[in-house]
Amino acid sequence: MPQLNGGGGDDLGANDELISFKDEGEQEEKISENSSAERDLADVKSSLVNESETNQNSSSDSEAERRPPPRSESFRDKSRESLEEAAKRQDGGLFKGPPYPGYPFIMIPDLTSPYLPNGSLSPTARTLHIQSGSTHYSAYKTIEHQIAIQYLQMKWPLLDVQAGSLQSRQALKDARSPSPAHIVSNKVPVVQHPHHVHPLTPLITYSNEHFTPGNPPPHLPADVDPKTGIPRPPHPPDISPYYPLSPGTVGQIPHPLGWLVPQQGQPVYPITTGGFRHPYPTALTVNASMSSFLSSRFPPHMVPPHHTLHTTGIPHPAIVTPTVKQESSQSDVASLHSSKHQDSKKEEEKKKPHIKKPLNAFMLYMKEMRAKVVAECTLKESAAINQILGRRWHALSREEQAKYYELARKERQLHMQLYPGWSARDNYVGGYGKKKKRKRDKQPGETNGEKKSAFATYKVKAAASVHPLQMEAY
DNA sequence: ATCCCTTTGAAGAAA
DNA sequence: TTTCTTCAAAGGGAT
Repeated sequence: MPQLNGGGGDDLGANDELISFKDEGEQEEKISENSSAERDLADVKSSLVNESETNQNSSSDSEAERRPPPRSESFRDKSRESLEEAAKRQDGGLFKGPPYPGYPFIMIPDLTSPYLPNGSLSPTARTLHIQSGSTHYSAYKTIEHQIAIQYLQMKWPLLDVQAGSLQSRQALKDARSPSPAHIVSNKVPVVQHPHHVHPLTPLITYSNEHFTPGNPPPHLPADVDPKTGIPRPPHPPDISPYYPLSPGTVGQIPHPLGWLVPQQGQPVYPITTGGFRHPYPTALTVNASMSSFLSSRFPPHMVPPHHTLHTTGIPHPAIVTPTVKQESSQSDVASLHSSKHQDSKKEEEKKKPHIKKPLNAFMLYMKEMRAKVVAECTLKESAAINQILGRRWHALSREEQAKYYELARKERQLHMQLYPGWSARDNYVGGYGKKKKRKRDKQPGETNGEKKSAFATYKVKAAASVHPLQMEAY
């Protein structure tokens, strides 16, 4: 298991996700809140290396009782738990908001998602039914719909939010998109951003790097991405650019569509080549028939070449197709220089495009928070940044983590819809067992000397690069 | 130019 | 069923 296996042994595999929800993070948060910067600095120094040590004994008994079953069940229980907890905090009014206010729609799609295990309703959906019933769902849906519209109009004033122009509504209806935008699409079918932003863009984390709308919405705080130079909001140490509220306040003052906020403009599945990036295709594709919907979303090898791009000309972000540009230029210059190289290139072009894995919860979190962490410390090395992010991840509240788990789950569902035949194994270079590159051959829970040394280096760097006053954030 | 490092989580293969 | 491996993102550093 990827998790640090400092202990536990028997429940390691079963609780990989559980660890994220252990009380350790909360405790650490409390500790960090009350400790001095120097203490935090020292703590970080040690904890960066020995984080797993604190994981083992920190779980309370009650926590242990709630330990979810292995694997996929773990999150469900956690989600259910979060829902239940949220429900307890809420009155019995008609409308009960989602457990994580900043992520208001996450439960709805499950009600219709066909990609749940065993074809049954997801636990979260079941929970929603149990707790509120269909009536509640309708009200919920309506309210969220209104919020979504208002938010979209506020967030993207240039958006063409119209009703009744969704030709593929019916088709999309069957697409069972888990996206909240899908809900919005019921009455706001056309959400076409002038910059080719897919209507479901909100579902994906966007990056200014990959997708740079001419100017960010004026209401967006301004800060400057050190790398792209693109304005980026200045944030307090613990306030996410996407989630205006600090984690501690998330459960109190929800962002209407917090999870819909484009996350620094970076798609979850960025395309490293070509000028266009396509956000995750979803059922919200508008102004397109289902056929074009499919052709625009499925890998080029599954559709005619000229259909590899959506009508917007934006390929799917999860597909890395360096051949797109070549294909486009093939008719002119390249054709004049026919050669064996061309043939070989064509063969390469015909190769199956590289469909990237859907991002997991932590990856989504990293994409969102990396820039902030980088901005807060002088450290630039990703390895060290990731250590900090990993620590922050553990420090997140359950609700916060659940938000990312849910988002990741939706990403996987969407990925499954888009690439039914895709397997993670497809991306294995040389197949399983044949390492693409020498990776860690450490035993679980321990590091080899070389790695440990490097790790220590990062540890020191990370600790030294973080301003003492910012240590609380870590 | 390529790989390594580092994080967590998901998926798949091997044991 | 459990354990192990790979990949996903990111980018500075090492080779």
